[in-house]
Amino acid sequence: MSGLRAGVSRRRILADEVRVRYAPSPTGLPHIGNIRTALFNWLFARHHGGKFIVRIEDTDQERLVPGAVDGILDGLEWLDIDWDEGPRVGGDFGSYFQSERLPLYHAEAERLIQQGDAYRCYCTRERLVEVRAEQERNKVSLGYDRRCRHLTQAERNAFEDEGAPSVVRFAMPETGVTKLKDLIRDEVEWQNELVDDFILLKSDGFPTYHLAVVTDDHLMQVSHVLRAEEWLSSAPRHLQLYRALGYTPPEHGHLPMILGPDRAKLSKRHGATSILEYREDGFLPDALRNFMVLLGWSLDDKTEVMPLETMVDNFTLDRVGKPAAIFDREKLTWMNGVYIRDMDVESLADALTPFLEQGLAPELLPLDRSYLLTIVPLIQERLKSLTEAPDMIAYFLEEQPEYDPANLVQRGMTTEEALQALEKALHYLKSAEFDTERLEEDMRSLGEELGLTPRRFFGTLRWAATGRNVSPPLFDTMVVLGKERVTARLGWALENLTS
RNA sequence: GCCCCGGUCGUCUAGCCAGGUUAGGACGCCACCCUUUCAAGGUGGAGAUCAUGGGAUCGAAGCCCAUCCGGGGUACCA
Repeated sequence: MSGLRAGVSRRRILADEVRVRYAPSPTGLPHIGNIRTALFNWLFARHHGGKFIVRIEDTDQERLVPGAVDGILDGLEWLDIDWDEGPRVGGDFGSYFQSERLPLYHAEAERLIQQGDAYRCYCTRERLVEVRAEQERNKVSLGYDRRCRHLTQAERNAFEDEGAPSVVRFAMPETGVTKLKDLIRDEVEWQNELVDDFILLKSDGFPTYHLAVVTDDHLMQVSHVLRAEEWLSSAPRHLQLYRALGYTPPEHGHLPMILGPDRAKLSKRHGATSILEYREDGFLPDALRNFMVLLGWSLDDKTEVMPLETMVDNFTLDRVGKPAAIFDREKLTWMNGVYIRDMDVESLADALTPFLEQGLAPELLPLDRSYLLTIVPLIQERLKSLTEAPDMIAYFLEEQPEYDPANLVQRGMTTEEALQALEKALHYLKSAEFDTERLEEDMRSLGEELGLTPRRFFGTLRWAATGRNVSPPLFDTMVVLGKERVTARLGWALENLTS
């Protein structure tokens, strides 16, 4: 396990190099809030020309979810958030899985015990539950009562002799205050006496987050810790650990949280849990990324849609806000539409293809790429999500769309008029040149001859040609469908309306 | 309960640090224009006594204090 000798063999790095990390726990798939933290770290690193590291915090053996690591990494890759060190790419400070760094944590814990900054605790879970219940009854602040901190050597030996399981706890200073100059929240301070003796090493030999994060951030030479606000109350513990270990702590910045519509911490209940679900729901990575960056950061007083380079060039912590944000899916949807409209036809067709192959009836496949390329421009500005495409283009592919012929008779129109309209239009179309301008000009005059408003005349023809009441502009649609399909469908309409 | 953070239109936010015009933009909503439907686009509108109360100041969304509300933490979870 030579990879663990990071403390000895690590490469020297520039003293002022920015090194930030995203340290997800593989207990599930990352949601928007999680990934937003990754995005901010990534932007910070790229803005300062530093390194972005991914480290897997798999110290909770009970909550590990199989496949979560891949889900996390795939999500980052989908969003084009690349990392300089971490799983799949390696790096000089590995392993990037905490479960493979256990000896490192044990060494630190042992050192702290020797120094008197930590101690073994033999309290059973039952006793901890009792202590807690007692504290709640007396309405005093909650936390471990430090019983084992004051054990005599004889008592310790007794526990050890009987093989009692133990954990290692940190001995918090019982007086004084711990201050943090937070990069986003400025000065924050805590009374040490109110922070309890938290656990460093669990009885299964795995470290808690606190020990692992401090050890690794130091060893990996992390310069800035940018994490969600939910970690703010752990900061005094980490700061005290750095102090006891004799390490200079990195800068800290606690990012605003992202809440669900009910203002509560984002969880499985709030719709799309995993970032990958947004991909399945037809969102573009660029749109999602742009939307996320706006949750807690702003470029100026008006710019919202912006390219990645602009984000990188301008991302600074002084423009990150403090208040938590509520995730508004409607605005994401709008932004997705903006990005869809901005794509070139080829790229959009590419992006759409998997959704079409999945959403279209099997008999309509395979797709004819060149035909698809003529359809895409017609639906592009109508699309807000890629998932809407199959339904929007099905009638371009169907032999004969199914619909109730009664629809051919528009409001305020008689059946006779509808028949007339179809007949005349069919007659004309059979010998017409399929050109949008031409068709429109001729059909308008034809409508006038029939004494029908464009709304009614074209409405009838739209039903006949597409089997829908809404479609892209009629003549563009007809041109793409082609004379053969259009005339055949008008013929079908005529027959079915008659009978 | 205790500790910490936060509070500008329904939502995301600019402005706050270095007080000084009608508190700006975006989503959503409404209306109108364009118009062959749906979108897109354009124009306009409603929507914020800047959480509340007090204070210092000629002057406060900005500074100070208190209160209220919201969130987070308070695990052998991260």
